[in-house]
Amino acid sequence: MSKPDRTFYKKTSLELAKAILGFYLVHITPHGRMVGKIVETEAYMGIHDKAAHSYNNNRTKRTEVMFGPPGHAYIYLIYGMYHCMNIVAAETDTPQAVLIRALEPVEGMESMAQLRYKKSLHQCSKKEKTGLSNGPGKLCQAMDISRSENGLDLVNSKHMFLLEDDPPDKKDIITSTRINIGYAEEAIHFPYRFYINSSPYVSVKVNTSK
DNA sequence: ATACAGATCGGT
DNA sequence: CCGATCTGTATA
Repeated sequence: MSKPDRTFYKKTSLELAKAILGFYLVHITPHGRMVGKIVETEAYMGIHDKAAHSYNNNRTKRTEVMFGPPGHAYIYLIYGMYHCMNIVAAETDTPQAVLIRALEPVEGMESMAQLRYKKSLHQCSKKEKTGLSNGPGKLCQAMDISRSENGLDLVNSKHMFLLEDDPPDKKDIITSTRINIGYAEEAIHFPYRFYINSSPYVSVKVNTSK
């Protein structure tokens, strides 16, 4: 398995969001090496997307990374207590990003359990195990990702990067609207969320009945 | 200087 | 459904 290079990230956030499904996110920390498979993403399409932090070319200290080159991490604090991790897409001055919404734990689950619940994995209920990383705030807590990693270059960093893997079966990928963007008017309805349907680690699944 | 809302989560 | 909790951002 190999690390994607810079050109891999130089695509629209919509394309990148689909392309990284099934890839691995690796973070090497003092707690050990932790790896999760990316099973859910959302695209934030930049200056015309009312759900995006960079909507209307909103360039501030917080959103600055998105205006830079692709392949860097955009990490912000939400609701005063959780972090969300994004990967910057597209080219410089095109502020698009992909939010990582859920991971399937692959390696370092013992450390993840400690960071999430302050207890060891074998004392976790089944629900707690799937709850390790099935949401954007949860996965940052489990993988020890915070604003100290903001701006980090996933192409060159030895500590945090992606590893590419075979794409999932196309039939297994569901497209839906994004979560918790009720303020975004028409953008509420944009089909910018993607997930691997067979994964039990997806945060919210679409109601397929009815 | 102040006000206010938020790309979430966990418990009722 | 509701509250936690605090920063980033806008407004004045």
